[in-house]
Amino acid sequence: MDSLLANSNAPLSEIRPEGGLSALEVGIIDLFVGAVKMIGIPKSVGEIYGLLYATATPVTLDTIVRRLSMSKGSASQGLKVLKAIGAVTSVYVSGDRRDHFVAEIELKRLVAGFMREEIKPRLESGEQKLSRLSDLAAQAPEGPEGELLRYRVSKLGQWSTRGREMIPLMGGLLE
Amino acid sequence: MDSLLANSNAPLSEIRPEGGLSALEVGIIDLFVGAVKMIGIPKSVGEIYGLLYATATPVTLDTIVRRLSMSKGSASQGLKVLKAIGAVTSVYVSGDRRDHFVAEIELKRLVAGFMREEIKPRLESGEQKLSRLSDLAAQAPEGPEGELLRYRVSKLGQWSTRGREMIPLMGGLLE
DNA sequence: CGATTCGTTCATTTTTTCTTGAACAAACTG
DNA sequence: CAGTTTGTTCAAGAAAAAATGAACGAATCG
Repeated sequence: MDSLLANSNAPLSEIRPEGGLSALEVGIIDLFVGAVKMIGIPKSVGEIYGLLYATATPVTLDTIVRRLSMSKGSASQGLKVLKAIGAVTSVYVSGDRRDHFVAEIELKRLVAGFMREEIKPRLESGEQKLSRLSDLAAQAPEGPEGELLRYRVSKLGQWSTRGREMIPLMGGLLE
Repeated sequence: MDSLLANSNAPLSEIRPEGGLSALEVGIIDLFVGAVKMIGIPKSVGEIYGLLYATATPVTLDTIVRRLSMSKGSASQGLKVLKAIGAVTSVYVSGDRRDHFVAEIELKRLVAGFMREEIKPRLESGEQKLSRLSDLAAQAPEGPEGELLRYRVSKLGQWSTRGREMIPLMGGLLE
């Protein structure tokens, strides 16, 4: 992130004539980088979203590459993730065959997309594992240890249910 | 994890000299490993919690090391994290000066501890960054671009507020 | 006391994850 | 069409995160 800092009073050597970012842009991008790291998404994805969030006009892939000094591969990959979540949309710009991207800025949609793409699949895999555990627990031997295991596995089922119930409620709170 | 699989049909109450884990234990541990990875916590931490969750009696550090085939350093470090979150408690066992640990199994407390230790600090750091951004945005030049930036930075403030409001509500839902 | 056990710390190694860049295919262009 | 632009993929390299284990201090024991 430091490498992208562009400051109008900085020594000449630190000024980036091409694709330099203002302090405000850097700050916004930095905020999103922190946010995506928190939810286990690569920082390049946060950088891309941050740039789009801070830009008034639709942005092309090569602009992302240039302004963020990032490889074309990372930019393409990052956009793929963001598109899947629904955090960016591509818009048509007449007279230019390149894709142009804009940031989705409705929090509710961002959260919904993240839930659908990143959380739901893992939750489902966990539930599958859990159902296999229930079978194993049922076969566990008699006695206090077996009872404890059966009880705790059933408890896990409750947790899973609670978690599942919470997701739609969160959506409601973000209206 | 495969390497830990052992004698799946042995009675669970029987003491396992080699520290092998039953299929059920392995399954429970695997489930927690998946869960902690999802929230960005090292898998060794999930293994430890899973072992404690599946064990009826208080467990010592060296038992963790032996049964999970994990280094003493990792076990100590993992327990530190779990204690901070409040996911494990140490209990006194008479006639043994070693620490003994048990798993906290109330979901609400686990979530509260995780929020307090892992989420809250990052949220606060984000809010600090955001307040600095507000200043920068205020100084941004006149014109449509400046207006957009001001609007979007203020929007971020709304997101932050929403997020903050949701945390206590989640606690309520987990009663 | 010295010896021993227990648990922590932290420099190093290992593993995992992310980024890069070159090769490629698809879609345009003249 | 041949050449160009645009964007994707994926093997390999770079970076980040986690695990290890040796060194250490503190507590307990004989």
